[in-house]
This record gives sequence, C-alpha cells and structure tokens, in this order.
Amino acid sequence: MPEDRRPKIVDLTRIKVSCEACAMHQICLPIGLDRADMERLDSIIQRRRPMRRGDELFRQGERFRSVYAVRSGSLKTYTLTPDGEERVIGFHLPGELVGLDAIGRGRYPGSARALETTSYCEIPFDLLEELAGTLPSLRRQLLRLMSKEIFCDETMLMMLGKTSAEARLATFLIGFSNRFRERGFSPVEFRLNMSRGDIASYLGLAVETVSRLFTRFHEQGLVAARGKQIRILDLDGLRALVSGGYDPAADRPSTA
Amino acid sequence: MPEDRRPKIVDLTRIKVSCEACAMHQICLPIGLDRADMERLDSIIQRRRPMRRGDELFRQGERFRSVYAVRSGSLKTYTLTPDGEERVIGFHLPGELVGLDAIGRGRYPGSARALETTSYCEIPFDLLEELAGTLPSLRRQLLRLMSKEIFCDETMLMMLGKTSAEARLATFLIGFSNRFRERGFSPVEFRLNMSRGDIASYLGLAVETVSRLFTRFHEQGLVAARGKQIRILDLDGLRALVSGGYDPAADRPSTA
DNA sequence: CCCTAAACTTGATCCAGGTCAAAATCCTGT
DNA sequence: ACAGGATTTTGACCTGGATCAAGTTTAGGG
Repeated sequence: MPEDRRPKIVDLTRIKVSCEACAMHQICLPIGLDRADMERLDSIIQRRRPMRRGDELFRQGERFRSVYAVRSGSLKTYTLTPDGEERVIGFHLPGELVGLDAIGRGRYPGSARALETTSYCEIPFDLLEELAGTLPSLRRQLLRLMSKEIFCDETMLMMLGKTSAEARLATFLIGFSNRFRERGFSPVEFRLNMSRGDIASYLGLAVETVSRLFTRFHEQGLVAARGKQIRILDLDGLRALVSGGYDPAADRPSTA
Repeated sequence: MPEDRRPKIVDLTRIKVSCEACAMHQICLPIGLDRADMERLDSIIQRRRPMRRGDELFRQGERFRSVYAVRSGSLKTYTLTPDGEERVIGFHLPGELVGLDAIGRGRYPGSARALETTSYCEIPFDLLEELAGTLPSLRRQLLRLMSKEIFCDETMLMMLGKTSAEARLATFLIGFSNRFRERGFSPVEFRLNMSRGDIASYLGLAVETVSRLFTRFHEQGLVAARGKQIRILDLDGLRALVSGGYDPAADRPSTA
C-alpha cells in the first residue's frame, strides 16, 4: 500500500475517536448513553490534531459549524471589543463544550485559543442536532450542558455585579479547585495556564490588582502561587473571603 | 349542563392555548412549525391565569418542572444572596422563555416575579424534551433560544467587567429599545416596570448612581424619563456613550 | 546558554462610583 | 381625597481599585 508513505499526517488530522475510551466521558456529552448509542455519537465526532499553546480553535465572526469538546489541556474564549481590546469570557477544561453561544447566531461571537497543548473533538452541529432527535439521552445531556452554561454565566454575572476584587479572585480559585477535583485532579495543587492578564480580564479587574491579591493571599497563608503553579493552602479561608457574595461551590452539583 | 355554574374559574386556570393565535409566535418557541406540529406543541402547553404585579412564578430552590413563556407583561428573575440581598439576573418580555437555567440542576437557581399584570404559558419540560425528539424545528428553536440566552449573558458579562456606569445604563436602554421594536412596540417610548433599584441591581450599580444618570441623560437631552415611563430622544447619542464598550445592538439579529 | 521581549510585581496617585444622610415624590389602600 | 410608607432624587463625602510609572522575573528562540 503506497498510502502508508505519510500515515502520521493523515492520522493526526482525523483520528477515529472513541468516547468510551475518553477519560472525560462521565462529564462530557455521552453521559447516559449505552454502547450502541455511544458508537453512533462517535461516528459523527472527529478528533483533530492537538493544538499548541496560542493556536486558535475558531475566530470571532467565523461561520458556526461545530461545537468542540476539550479532551485534554485548556483554552480560553474571548471577544475583541471594537477598539481592539481583548475581553476574556471563559476558560475551558477537559470535558467541557465550547461554541454553544454560536448556535443561535450562526457565527462564533468570540474566539477560542489554546492555553497549552490541547486536544479536542470536533462535533459538527447539524449532525449532533439530528442525532439528538433519535437519542433521548444525548438530547437531555446537550440541554443540560447548555443550561449549566447559562447558570454559570449567571453566577458570574452576580459576582461581577457587586463583589470586591478579593472575593472575585477567591471565587475564581475555588471554582478551579472544584473543576479540577471533578476531573480527578488535585483540588489544591494545579496549574493555571492563563496569564494574570487573562485572569484580570475575566474577573473585570486590572492586572495590577490581581497581582497584588496573589501576593496578599500568599501573605495571609491562603495560597502559594509560584507563577502559574497554584497551591491552595487554606480552602476554607478562601471560602470565608467570599462571605456575603454568592458561593457557587455551595450548591454546584459534582456531576453535570 | 350544571358545569357552567363556575366556568370562569376553571377556564382561567387552564385555558386551551393556541400558539398560532399568539402575537409572539414569531419570536417564541414555535418558529418554523407547521400547523400540525404547532398543534402538538399546543397540546402540551398550559396557559395559566395571569399574574398580578408582585406575584411569583417560581421560587429559588423549588423543584424544576416547567419552563415558562411570557405572553404579555414582563417579569424579573433574581436570586437571594446568603445574606438576604436580592440580585436581579434578568428582565423578561413577551416571547421569552424563563427557567432555562434550571434544566441542568433540577431546581430553579432563582425566583421569578411579575413586574406588572403578566400572562404566560407553562411548558412541562419533560414533555417539551420528548416532543423536541420528534419535531426537528422545535428542537432547533429550543437550542437556539438557549444559545441566545448564553450569548446575552456573555454580552452582559463583558459589559459588567469593564464599562462605566454611563455606558451600562445606555446599553440597558438601547437593549430595551431593540427588544420593544422586535415585538412591534415603539422603540423610543415605553414603560420600564421595574424599580430603579432593580435596574441598579441588574447593572451592578447603586440606586443613587442610576438615578443621577437618568437626570444627567435628561439634561443632555438623551432621554426623557417621567418615573417608569421612558422616552428616548436621541438613540444615536446613547449609542455614542457605549463607545469602546461592546454594542449588542450592532449585531444582534432582529429575529431569534 | 544567553538575550530580549513579554509577563509580572510593587509603589504612588487619583477618581468613579459607593455610602451615608435627608428631602421630595409617588403610590396604595381605606 | 388623604395618610403614610416606599421609592426616587439630590447632596456631601470617602474609598477600592484603576491608572501611571518603574523595576524584576520569566520564558522562549537563536
């Protein structure tokens, strides 16, 4: 067979993917699907070559075709304001779907960029929509994930509305702690691959404020941050800072 | 027939509803459905007796069973923070669905309260989900509406992150202007039935700031507000205030 | 392994908008 | 029509976090 002259390139672009084998299948779309249904889902999903840090998954304004599921790594979504400034909308960990905000408008309202080496699945949305017609579990999970997204955005809205910078960063760290734990990683030691600037933009603060807060948290023995590497020393102490504000950890279901 | 002894009470609680006859059916769930499919949707929808100002549609923490579509009037959704403060999440006009944030968690994360006399449809979600399996147009529209909700929340997030009080109120007014126009009402003269406090809470500002801004807008000849009655005098002037910030009017599709 | 640009930290200053206080206005029920 | 509480407006003051300005560390490419 002459085709095996360049097998790796072809393989890396469109690999046969299996949800069943994916470590995130208890968090992602296939929850509740039996083997046969999972195979039908597999058949419409494409796994792409992993992205490297800085690569773009899609760009603001591009025509919407697919939603994407993060398999490993992480990415950020952001929009460019008319005056060219970048505003971070969210950070996405393995098992999470990206691009759900584009369905209603046919174009991606923001861009998505890898924060580290990141692999993902591409799910053509017209096929997903169709398949959701015949697989009730898939339909339910898709609706749940979208609803969860709305809920998380609303939680964030509440926080940006009235909380102090301190409470925002504390909530941010607690949120990541929870998300890492849900994924089987340590909830007290992890790497935040986004820059301080990204965190600041996401929380509606200035970079300087975020930096000062990290130093303060360190001084107070709450968090030991060496660059992007975070170690949470006193989770309850952080929770206390959120006082009065809304604590998403308190009632976020551990699964979906 | 002895039943017609108390027909009105029964009628007002569960009225046979028709999406086809509803003024909002080009904005709401039934877009793209043919007559037969619309009847199937009608068959799972219940129209309830109208609420009066201050009535609650559902309460935070209650078990989720239904989503609701506003037929006429308006309502606000809000959550109570642990320390008993109210935080407004959104305002809902005719044709909009409420309760979508509850699907993923099985409980309403906030309460919904009528801002004026308001009629609505109740749509039991398990039935809607099932029907969405057999009606592709309904499924598509449900996904679109949820996606739109995510997009709107994200837009709001961006705004709360970095914009001035002035830009926030301007965006708020422009947004309502658009929504009223989409519904066939005047985009320059309308009634905002929520209190100044509600507006402030929604925009993450103090009541006093909102009040001052209304006076300032009046002085600048942008808006004439007599209490809840709003008349926009210079829409472009308002748009100019949003400068630099993100203008949702610029690319919000006029339909769904 | 070093060099350089970018990212991060720290310090000093300033102001938008929050808070407190009080007066004016608007509703709502009787 | 009116009383009384709630809502709104206006004024005075103050603070949290933005902004401006250096230094310092980190990381990636040659």
